[in-house]
Amino acid sequence: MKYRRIPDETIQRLPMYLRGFSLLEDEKEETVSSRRLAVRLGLNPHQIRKDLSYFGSFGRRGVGYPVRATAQRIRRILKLDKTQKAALIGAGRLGTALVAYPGFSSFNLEIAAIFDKDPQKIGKKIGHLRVESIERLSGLRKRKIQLAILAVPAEAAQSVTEKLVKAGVKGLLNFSPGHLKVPASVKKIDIDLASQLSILPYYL
Amino acid sequence: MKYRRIPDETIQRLPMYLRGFSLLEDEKEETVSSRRLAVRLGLNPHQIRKDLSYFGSFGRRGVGYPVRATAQRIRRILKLDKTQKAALIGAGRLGTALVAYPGFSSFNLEIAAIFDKDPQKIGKKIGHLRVESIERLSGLRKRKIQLAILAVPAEAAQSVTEKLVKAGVKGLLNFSPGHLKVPASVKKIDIDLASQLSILPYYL
DNA sequence: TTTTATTTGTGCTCACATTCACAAACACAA
DNA sequence: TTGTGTTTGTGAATGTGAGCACAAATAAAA
Ligand SMILES: NC(=O)c1ccc[n+]([C@@H]2O[C@H](COP(=O)([O-])OP(=O)(O)OC[C@H]3O[C@@H](n4cnc5c(N)ncnc54)[C@H](O)[C@@H]3O)[C@@H](O)[C@H]2O)c1
Ligand SMILES: NC(=O)c1ccc[n+]([C@@H]2O[C@H](COP(=O)([O-])OP(=O)(O)OC[C@H]3O[C@@H](n4cnc5c(N)ncnc54)[C@H](O)[C@@H]3O)[C@@H](O)[C@H]2O)c1
Repeated sequence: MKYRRIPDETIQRLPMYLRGFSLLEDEKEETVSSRRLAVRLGLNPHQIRKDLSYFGSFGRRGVGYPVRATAQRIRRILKLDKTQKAALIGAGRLGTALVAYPGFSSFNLEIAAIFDKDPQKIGKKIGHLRVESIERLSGLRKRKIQLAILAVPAEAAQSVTEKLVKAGVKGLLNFSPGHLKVPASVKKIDIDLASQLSILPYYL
Repeated sequence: MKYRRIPDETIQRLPMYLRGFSLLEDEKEETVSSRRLAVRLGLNPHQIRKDLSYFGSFGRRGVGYPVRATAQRIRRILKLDKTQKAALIGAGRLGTALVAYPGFSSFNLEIAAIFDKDPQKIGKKIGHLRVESIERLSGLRKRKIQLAILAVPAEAAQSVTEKLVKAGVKGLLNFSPGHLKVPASVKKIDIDLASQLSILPYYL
């Protein structure tokens, strides 16, 4: 395997593959071919093989991919082999829905802190976490939390982001609409739900 | 302007452009250049001009794009010039957060019905809507609702989808993880929040 | 051992989105 | 009217991801 730049698109598909492999792990499958996996995931086998090959040789020709080992290797690549802690900023409607979501744990992701600026909400329990004051964001570095989920109103998003960056956050999942400036050293993913829904009518 | 196939990527950016133009509309701006808009949205002017040019000539050289007219034209393209109704399936944590979200209306999108199968939830009010039984999905066609937001557990997603398709739904925003089979005539957009968050640690 | 059937890994091709470059169109000042 | 400075619209160049084809590797049967 020569060195090749790994496309972002490949990285984005890895969680899908991981979910597939994890499911097969639960089903006690030993191996799976790219073809069978592709059918399950609704994409094509070439893509899966190509994507995985960026990271080396995973499978055995004539056999397929060893389920357990490959799942573990993808976790390793995505740094999901150890639990990753994330902070949630904004204990609003969307935020509380996310905290209650059990689906993150299968990726070894954990929402480990909740922050808000509303005095009414600070101190209240959501799930097994207590909402903390936004003033305490600076403690994130010490608590080794480098990921944050941003679920505050758009007006507050930029200023909160700057506090997060100061607090050492390196990855940001942003739900607020509008453009958010972050330093190049910080990876940001935007999820604009209203925009997504707006696309659908076009295809009617 | 010759006919050219319009890339999906262009369509996906239109809501962003629309949000930009709408904001400028509120600010009573008459015109805006691709450069100024690009700065606001955090992307490059070439892209904006190219994207808009797929749909004809929007602006005036030496001047820029007329804010009001262009906003209206993008709404027209996205079929957002009339209010588009969507049904929400699954009155759970995520679903209720979405119903309460006021941001859809600026795109002329309206959640106009909520369905669930839980008898405990059916009949309850969420916002100004009453949760209906999933059995009543077939009424969607008569009510001219062609869009649906799927916020049910993954196990239920495929069967609910099939009911939606039968009920005449043509666009689907799916929040459940895993692969969903839909006919080619139906446009589906998947939002897998856990996968999105899983990507971040890779870049740490 | 040989043959046949699988299946991976990857160089190559192709398609297509992005970016560039520039002519055409416009405003405005001199 | 002429010149200067903008800005759009678009053909062309560029870059890159997806799809393809096939050799290499493996298993299992003959
Ligand atoms: N609810 C949805 O379904 C939905 C859909 C699409 C987008 N969004 C976006 O997600 C974000 C959150 O939406 P929501 O519906 O949960 O809003 P919300 O108003 O219910 O919650 C926002 C929370 O952020 C807190 N907050 C405000 N300013 C803050 C600050 N400076 N620091 C810390 N906390 C602060 C508020 O106290 C509140 O608890 C918004 O940007 C919204 O546009 C939400
Ligand atoms: N909550 C989150 O933050 C979050 C995050 C990522 C993904 N998701 C996904 O979104 C979906 C919904 O999540 P949630 O947290 O709101 O779940 P939830 O359990 O809170 O709500 C699901 C709702 O769907 C209803 N339902 C179940 N089967 C149904 C059926 N056959 N027909 C109609 N309604 C049915 C249930 O009664 C319930 O009200 C799930 O697929 C989940 O994986 C949610």
